[in-house]
Parts: sequence; C-alpha cells; structure tokens
Amino acid sequence: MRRGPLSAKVARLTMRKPRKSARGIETETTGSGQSPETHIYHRIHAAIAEHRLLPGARLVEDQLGEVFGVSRMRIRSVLHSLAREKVVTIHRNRGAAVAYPTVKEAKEVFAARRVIEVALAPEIVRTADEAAVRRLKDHIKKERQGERSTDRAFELKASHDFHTLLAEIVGNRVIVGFLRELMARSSLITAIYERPDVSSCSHLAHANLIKLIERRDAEALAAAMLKHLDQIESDLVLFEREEPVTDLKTVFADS
Amino acid sequence: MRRGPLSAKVARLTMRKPRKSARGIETETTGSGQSPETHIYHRIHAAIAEHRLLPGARLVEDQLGEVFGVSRMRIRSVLHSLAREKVVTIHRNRGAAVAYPTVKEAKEVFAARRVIEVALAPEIVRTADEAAVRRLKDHIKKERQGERSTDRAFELKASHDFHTLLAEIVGNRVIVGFLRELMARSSLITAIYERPDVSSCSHLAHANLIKLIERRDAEALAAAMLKHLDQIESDLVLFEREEPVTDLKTVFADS
DNA sequence: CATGTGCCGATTGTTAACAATCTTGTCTAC
DNA sequence: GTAGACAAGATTGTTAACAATCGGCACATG
Repeated sequence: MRRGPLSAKVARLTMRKPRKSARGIETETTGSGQSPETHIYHRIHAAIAEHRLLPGARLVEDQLGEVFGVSRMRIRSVLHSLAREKVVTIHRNRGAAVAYPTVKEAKEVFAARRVIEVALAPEIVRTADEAAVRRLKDHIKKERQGERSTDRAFELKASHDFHTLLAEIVGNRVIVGFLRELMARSSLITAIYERPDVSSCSHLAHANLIKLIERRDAEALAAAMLKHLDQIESDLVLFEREEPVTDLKTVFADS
Repeated sequence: MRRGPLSAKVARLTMRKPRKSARGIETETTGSGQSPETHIYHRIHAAIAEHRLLPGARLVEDQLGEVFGVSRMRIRSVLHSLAREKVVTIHRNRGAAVAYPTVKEAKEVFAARRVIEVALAPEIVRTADEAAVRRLKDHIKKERQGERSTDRAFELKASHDFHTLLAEIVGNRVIVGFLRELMARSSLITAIYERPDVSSCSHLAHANLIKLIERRDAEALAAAMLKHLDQIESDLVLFEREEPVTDLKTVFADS
C-alpha cells in the first residue's frame, strides 16, 4: 500500500532535468527585470549592507509591503530568505528585525573569513588575468572616492565589495555565495562593534593585495590577507556590551 | 566626520532581544520538539541526503502536506528553504524538485570543498582534543558497519557525516553551516555521477586522517585531505551527459 | 504520418479574511 | 503609590477559497 510519493521508484520516473530556460525566464543576476521577490530581496539586502537599516531595526511586514507595493506574502518570503542567511532574525509572533550578531557570532564570522579568504589566495593568483587585475584596480578607485567623501556607509560597502570581487575572480559561484553571506554579516558586525576612532584605510591594504596578485606571490598574498583581516577585526570592540541586557530576568534573578 | 557605530538611535530603540523561550514557545507535535517546519525540513533533507529521494524527484506540495499532516504553506516555506541551499530547485509554476546539479556545479562544489576543508586542517589540529578524537573514532566504527552492510546509502551518509564532524570539532558554526551545505550537495552529486564500479573505502582514508590529527601534523593532514577529496572526485564521471540536449537551439543558432 | 490546436486535469500562485499572540496603556483594589 | 488585572491596538500566523499556469491528450487537419 502506502507507497507514498516519496518512494524512490517514483522519484526516478518523475525525474526532471534542470532547464536552461530557452528564453531567460530569470537570469538570476542582479539586474532589474527579475521576479518581484528577487528585487525586494536585493533592495532590503542593500539597505542593510549600506547601513541604512541598522542591526535591530524592526522589519514590519505591512510597512514593507506598502513600501514595495506588494502583499505581505512576498515580504514574508523575502524575510525568511534573509533570515536563512542570518541577515535578519525572525521571532515567532514577534516579527522580523535586522540581525544583531553577538560577539561570539562576530568572532566566528571573522574566523570563517580567515579560513576561506586566506585559502583563496593561491586560487586567486592562479586565475587572475589582466582583466581581473584591471577590475580590481577600477574598484579601488571607487574605494578612494568613498573615502574622500564623507559617506561612511558607501566607503564601507565598497570596501566589502572588494572582498567579494576577489572571490568572483576565482569564478567559483559556491565560494562567491559564501563570501557574499560573510560580507553581509561583516557589515552588520561593523555597524555594531566598530570603534568610534577607527581610521584604518582599507583601500591601502587592498592596493597592497593587488600588488601581490600581480607578482603572483601566493604565499605573500595569503600572509597579507591574514594580516588585513586581523587588522579589520582589531578595529572592532569585540566584547559583550549589550548582549547581557537581553537576559534581564536572568541577570537580576538573584539580586 | 566619522560617525560612530550605531549612531542612528532609531535602530537602537526598536532593538529586539533574542529570547531563550521561557517555556514551550514551540511545544507540541513530533518527538524532536522543534517547530513543525524545522522538523519537516530535517525529514526532507535527510531523505535527500540518504538517497531515498533522488535528484530530479518532484516534490509536490499537496502530497508532502498530506505526508506530514500540515498545510501547503508550511511545505512551501520548507521547500524555499531547501531551494536556497540548492538542495531543491523551484521553477515558477512548475513546482519543486530535488536539485539536479550540473557537472559545472559539481566541480564548483568540489573546488569549494578543497579550499575549505584543506584550509581547515590547521584549525582541526589546533582544536582537536581527546574527546574529539574519540568522537571521530566512534564515527568511523559506524562507517565500517555501513560498509559491511549492503546499505549503500547509509554508508555514504556516514562517510559524509565524517566531514561535517571535522568541521564541528573546530567549533565554528558558520563553517559548520557551510560544510553541511556542501555535503548535502555532494550527496546529490554522488547520486548522479557516481561510477558504477566505485569501490574506494573512504573509511580507510578517514582513519588515516584521524591518525594525522593525533600526530598534530597539520601539513600532512592538509595534504591527506586534499588527496582524499581528489580521490572522491575522481570516483565520479564528471562530464555532461544529458545537459547539452537542452540547448539545441543555441547550438544551431548561427549555422 | 507529421503537425498544429484546443481542452482538461493537476499543480502552483495569490488573495483576503480570520485567529492567535504580544505589547502597551489604563484602571481598579488595596 | 504600587501591583495586578484587564482591555485595546498592532502585528504576525493560518486557513481556505480562488485564479493562473503548465503539461499532456485527444482530435482535427494537411
């Protein structure tokens, strides 16, 4: 009886090949002509990455629905997507808010970045051609602009994009995806834990990385990347500040 | 004019605290004690990882809803979650199916695994204590059992779990998440592209890895891991089989 | 026989109303 | 005045019905 829809036999019979879509139903890149949810997803994601929405900011379904002119359902779907990447947090019956990473999470994110970005060095050196180096240099120009302007958010975004760009050079979409996620979370972390007196101009470090790429010196690149990441992390104040507050009852339980 | 972190007070004011749930926010139903969607997510994920659901198998919302005794909405939500991790594919108006990774994707997944798992070697050596080694050895026992039995799926699952276990030892949840995703996709890839005559007993390779961990030889561990991953990939038949058929029109576009 | 056409069943996409829940403010009892 | 109860408002969670879409089949047609 009960040979449910989950039986392996059925699975084979109903197998599908992924279609390349004869007529570009969705090109999946961040263009403008995508499905509405994709568009909304990118809008919200960008707002968070650019610090226009800060950690902890509430994301009310109705309000977002009105802003983007769609029904709550779309918004819910998008918020769930963002929640899976830890960019927003959803609490049952209490709604969604821009994620507020704890110190522990922040350290884990940076540890992951060290592992992955440093390990990427040899791959970068191997795959970077002249065009890639040119893209990197072009990008640095934008970073310098960002620093000259007073738009801190723009500067930070550009600085983060540099790291994703490095991953894109390797051409591995899986890794690019991972790095995108890591950079989004890094952006949140910076918003919370950045020192007020920070002044490290990351575009200098980035220029140095490019130089090493041009020299095809994988080892030096890895070392420089590690140092760069350590520098970024040391520009943060990574100890608990307001996390404990969250456990008010626990904190004052015995007082 | 650098403004400090969190200069916008609005976000601060609307900040929300993550609650550990005083009691039974998510009680009821099924033994595991999570929210129903989490439970369903794991059930479907496990079915795919264990090859009870093969690549291409259609995942019809109504059927799944009946199987798990929930409404379509929950199922939809879960399917979208799985889609985001590339474990299932969703085509608009055509529903969801277990993902069918292309050869290109397969190569990218393995390239990503090489980067991450090899880079993890020093971390593993650094953080692995006796308890960790014991866990690994215990796990290997299970792998051997799996090999003795004729249950190929179980064997494969155990073999994959070993890799996630390695990441868990390091204790970085971000990396664990990445590796989970990579192993799930690897499972799909194996289901499609595995050679019929494959015979490499990965538990031997795994035992070797454990030995190197005990010796705290990071370099040798990295080298062995790389070799292991290459071995796994070379046990696959990674060239296009049925993909090209889809692009007939493109092929003859200019002839 | 090959080709095109239109309908039908199955499945997904969408909507709007309703129910459940949390937060906040107010009121009353001591 | 403080504490507890209570009610109102806002927001999320859920449901079921409806609309849109796709794939396949039969059928007519050349």
